[in-house]
Parts: sequence; C-alpha cells; structure tokens
Amino acid sequence: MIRIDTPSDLGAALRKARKALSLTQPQLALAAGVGVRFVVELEAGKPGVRFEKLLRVVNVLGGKLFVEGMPPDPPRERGA
Amino acid sequence: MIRIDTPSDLGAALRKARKALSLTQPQLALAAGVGVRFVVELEAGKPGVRFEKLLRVVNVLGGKLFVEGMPPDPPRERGA
DNA sequence: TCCTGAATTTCCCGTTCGGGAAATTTTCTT
DNA sequence: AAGAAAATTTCCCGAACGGGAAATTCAGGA
Repeated sequence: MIRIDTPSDLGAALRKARKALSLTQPQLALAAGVGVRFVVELEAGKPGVRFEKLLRVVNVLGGKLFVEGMPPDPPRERGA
Repeated sequence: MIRIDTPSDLGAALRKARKALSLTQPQLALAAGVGVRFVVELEAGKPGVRFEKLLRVVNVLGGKLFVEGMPPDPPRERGA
C-alpha cells in the first residue's frame, strides 16, 4: 500500500512495478492504450498527466487506486 | 476506503465528501487552488482531469490516495 | 413573479499527447 | 573491461483536451 502525495510518488511506484513485471515502456504503453511518451512522462512524475490514462496504466500494472479519509454521506440523518 | 476504478467513481466520492463538508464548488475550488469548472467536471467523472489538481482536491477534502496491488521492488540481482 | 445563490456550459488559450527516430544511458555478453 | 544490444529519453509539429473566468441557466425563497 503506497501513499500517493505527489505525481512523483506515483511515477516512481509505477516504474518499479513495471520493471517487476518485466515490461518495457512500449509494452506497457501498448497494453494501457497510451503512447510511449506518456509512460515516460508519467514515470518522470509529470504533474499534468491525465487521470484517465494514469488509471489505465495503474490498472495494467495490477495496481488499484484507493481514496481514504473522505467523509461518508452528508451528516444529514445517520443511516436510516 | 473507496476503490477507484473509473473517473466516475472518484467523482462521485468527491462530491459526497464535498457536501459532507458543506462546501460549495467555488469554495472547494478556491481551497484546492483550482478552477470552479475543474471541480464540476471532476465530479461529473470527466476522464481527462489532470492528476496534479485531482490530487489537490482530494487532499483538501481530507482524502488520501493509495495504490495497492503493485509488485514490490524488481527482482534484480540482489546482494551481489 | 422577482431576487439571491449556486451549478453548469461556453469561449479562448495553453497544455499535453502522439509517432518515429536519433541520442544517451543502462545492462548484459564475450 | 570493451563492445554491443536494448531500453529509455528527447525532439518536432499538429490536433485534441483541459483550465480559468464569465455568462447563462436552474432551483429555491420572499
């Protein structure tokens, strides 16, 4: 479970995962349906990458994204 | 802990969190340092939002992003 | 209905992404 | 270690998309 605070955090984690899977950048790009350059920039920690593709790459690497700490449903009425 | 498989998943979760915090879109946008439209599109589940800002909004809402399921360090020649 | 506040869509500009190949860096073989 | 192969990164230019701010539209209240 890796915490993602910055694009660089994700980029580093993604690259390690890719290598662990013995995938080249072109292979990963192909599998994720993105360009090779995107993978390069993503791993480089480029801040402006698009979530859509980011998600695809993460998915291909077998990773899952989670959000934690966000408040549940509006505190209107508890449950019922 | 909410799993994010699609931009829509995140958008929905974000919107609920925002309302739970009684924040308007402009307020959230201001707090996150993004534009109002970004929040609108983000909650709408637009796929191409930029990770950089996405991260900022999640953070403002008190959420933290995690990646899970990715392989550990590459099986390189260890020890050596 | 009219007013207030909020959410959404539009317009224009800056940005990223994409494809192929060369240049650079890294890793492996001999 | 040296040579070579493979992989990674960078470049260019154009199209498509995202982003900010304003204007419009929607919903609710007096």
